[in-house]
Amino acid sequence: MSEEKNIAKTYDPKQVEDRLYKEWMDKDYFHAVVDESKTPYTIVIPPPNITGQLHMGHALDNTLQDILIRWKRMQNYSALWLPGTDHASIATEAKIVEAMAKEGITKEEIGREKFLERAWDWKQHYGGRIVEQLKKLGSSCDWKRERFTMDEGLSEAVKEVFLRLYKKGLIYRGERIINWCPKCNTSISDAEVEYEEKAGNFWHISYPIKDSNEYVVVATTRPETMLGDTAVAVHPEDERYKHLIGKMVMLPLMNREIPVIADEYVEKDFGTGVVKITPAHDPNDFEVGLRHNLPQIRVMDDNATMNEYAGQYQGMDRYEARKQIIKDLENLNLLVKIEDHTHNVGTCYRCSTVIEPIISKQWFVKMKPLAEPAIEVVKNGTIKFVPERFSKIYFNWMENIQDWCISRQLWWGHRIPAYYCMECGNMMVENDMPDTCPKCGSSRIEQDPDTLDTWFSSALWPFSTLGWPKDTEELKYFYPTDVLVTGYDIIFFWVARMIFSGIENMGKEPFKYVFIHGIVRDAQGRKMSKSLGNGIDPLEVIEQYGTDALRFSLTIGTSPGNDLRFSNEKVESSRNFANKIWNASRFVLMNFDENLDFSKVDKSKFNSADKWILSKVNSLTKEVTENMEKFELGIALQKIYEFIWEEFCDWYIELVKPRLYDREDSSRLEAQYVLNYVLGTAMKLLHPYMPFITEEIYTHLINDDDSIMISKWPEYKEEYNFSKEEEEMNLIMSAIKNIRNIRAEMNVPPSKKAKTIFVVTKPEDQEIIKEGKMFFERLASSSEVLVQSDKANISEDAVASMLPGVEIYLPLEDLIDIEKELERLEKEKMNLQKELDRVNAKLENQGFVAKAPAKVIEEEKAKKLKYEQMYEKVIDRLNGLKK
RNA sequence: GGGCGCUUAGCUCAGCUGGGAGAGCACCUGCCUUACAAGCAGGGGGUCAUAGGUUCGAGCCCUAUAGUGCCCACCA
Repeated sequence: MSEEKNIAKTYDPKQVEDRLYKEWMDKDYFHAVVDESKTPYTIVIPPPNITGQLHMGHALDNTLQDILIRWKRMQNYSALWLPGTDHASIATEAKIVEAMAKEGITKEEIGREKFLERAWDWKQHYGGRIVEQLKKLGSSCDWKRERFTMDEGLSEAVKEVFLRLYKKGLIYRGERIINWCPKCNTSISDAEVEYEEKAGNFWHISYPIKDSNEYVVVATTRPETMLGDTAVAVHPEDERYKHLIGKMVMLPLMNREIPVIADEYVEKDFGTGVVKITPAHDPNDFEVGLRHNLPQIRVMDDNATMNEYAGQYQGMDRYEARKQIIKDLENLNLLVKIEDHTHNVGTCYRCSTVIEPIISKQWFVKMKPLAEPAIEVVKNGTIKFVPERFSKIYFNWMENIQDWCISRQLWWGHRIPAYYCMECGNMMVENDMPDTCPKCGSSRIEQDPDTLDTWFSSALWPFSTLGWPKDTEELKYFYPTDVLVTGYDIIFFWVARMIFSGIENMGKEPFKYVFIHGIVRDAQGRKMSKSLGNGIDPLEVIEQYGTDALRFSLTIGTSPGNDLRFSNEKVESSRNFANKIWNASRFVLMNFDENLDFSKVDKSKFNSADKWILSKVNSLTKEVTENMEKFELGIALQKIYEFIWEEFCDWYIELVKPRLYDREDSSRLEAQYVLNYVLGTAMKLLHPYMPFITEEIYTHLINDDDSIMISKWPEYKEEYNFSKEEEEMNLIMSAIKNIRNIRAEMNVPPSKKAKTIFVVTKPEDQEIIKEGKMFFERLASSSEVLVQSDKANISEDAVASMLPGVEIYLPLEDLIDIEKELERLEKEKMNLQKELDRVNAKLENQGFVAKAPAKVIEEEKAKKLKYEQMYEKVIDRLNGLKK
């Protein structure tokens, strides 16, 4: 905006954004330091996956964080937004395996070391992509502190936590039923299983009782698991089967003898009341098996093909085996019936493959002791969810939590710091690999091949990124962080785990607020997804409309925790707003003279319009700040929008024009001062939402700041509280609106000026109107305004507008249409009558008068008076015209 | 089976602690008024899902119902 005289009529984000971002970076504005003279304010970014590409979810999440951090930075906090990325073990490993498959190689062929080399290469190559994209969004992250979940420091933190928890007995290794993803070839945690309702079958299968003609019928949805059955269970009180308890049945197809046991777990009324027990392939059966000392027979390999314990079905895929087993049972006449049955099937959240519950030796975190204090900090308000209702979801999960399976059969990730002696089998959990086994002295020691769940390291993010386990200055100063901003879909994976990890390792909660947002949907309300192909690329939106427009669209009219729809129309109107600001600023700057000297401003020269807008921007400041403190960003932005467009542009700029155009005007300098002040203040309030355009404008306004980014957040000023002038302006503005309204309804073209407008009002109000004379002349298309106390010289056929205490007459001469005017007045009369009826009904209501607060009653009384006066005038006017 | 949302103008959504229903887009009318036609001025349009209840007063609080969406849960 250097040559004010020929600035483009439309705002071009491309001329601005990259340049300003680079400037901010060069000037180090994003960098937050330990500064005891300031209060810290910290946000840690939800680290995007290195495999990720910026999508609308990121755009929303990071826009909200940037709004908060920019705001706090302007409020003089030492505001740290700590960025970084996540190694995303499953997702990344899958990508690399996929890439290798194209070259025709597998990870087993090249081995762990070579594979990890490739993975790091991949990270070097693509890991920075999402970071660059975040920069396009205007994110004011402290890039000097960028971290990665697998960098040295964080890996140290991971190891430290593992050792601590292990020593406390909170991490253990054991054989349990875990969720196995046959495609990703790894175990996954309960949280990583997504249940999908699928149409399936209920197969009723006959199991013959040994040495008897009797048989029991079991019902199953997964017949292939029967190969691993080690018992059949009935309810102990079930009269139908009581006599069979203790007997043996012949497991069909396998011809293995298995016992009939009694267990309360069985529900008499469901299915046939007889349950096959497969301890190695079902979590409930596993528990039953433990109670009854049953063997565990695992009949599937890790890739979900039947193994050597599956007899003749060995080598078949699990579904192939299922088909064959059904066929074989049918041939043996053991298949009693097939029912349709829809049930929830667990699938892998990464690849959607149906997971297989399988018994496996894995590492677990014991959750109960960790969950308790984590529940407490939310219960007692140390951590607050915004909106509050999400704490219920959190409680529900935490209170019913199961142990967390943290080992993964992957290579990309933090390797579990457990070592095994190959001689004596001794297990050692240590920082580094021991040279010799303390038990047998052997040096044949190998590290556990598994890695940790990605979420294990992200759980430590709020403190590991600040240097923990080292006792750094940053950690002391910036921890606990202030707000965590994230979507509700990630509460279990991440938020909950950060909370207990923070308490356990730091002795303190990791953040004070969890600010939850919804997900961004497409224009039809569908979730944006790759498979649907309905995703809108934020970078394309930025390219087409600019970053500020994108950020505005994602924030305006939204409320915490609720989903929002994204549409082109919305970005367009956002873009239009940016343009509006641009042009308003262009106007302001065009009307600044060289060497403006605001030290010469005489504040006593402020007129009612000046005071009105100063007062308005003053209360805007207060309200916006209050809204932001409550995380009501959508409301705050809405208010800023309305202020800029309606109050500043539509009214103040129009009101101020005559003073600017007349270079001799005695309060021209004051007008320029107010324009500069109000626009500057509005830009500051808007800056967190639309960082680029506000900076571009602010730096061209007159102020002592090098950047709006580091300017001071506006504060409420008592000296700019002008309630009297606000009322006066309201009167003038409604008078102008009325005149415009009349002219429009009378179809008077704007070019046709009214010669004279007569304003009839009480002597004590005449000053106000006189001051507003030029407003009428300009904004109500008239060439002269006469203010008087009576109707002298006003022609009978003038059109009138009645306001409380003010009558306005427009002599429209030959343009007047008496019929039309009568019609209009009748309509007005009716409206007033309606209002009067309502007010009267209220005031006549004894209950209202007796119980409503005095203030409300006073307001109603004032309204009544106002309407009565207006009504009378309208009646007078009607009578006059009808003569 | 539990839990949580949502239902407000044709469309997409705001509406903070209960005190005269709002915005954007769309629509209608008139305007290239020297910041802006991505604009200006004016206008139409809503028994706030339904039924009860609390209250002087309910879009907002309570109860039920319907529709809709999401989350959680081991019924084989």
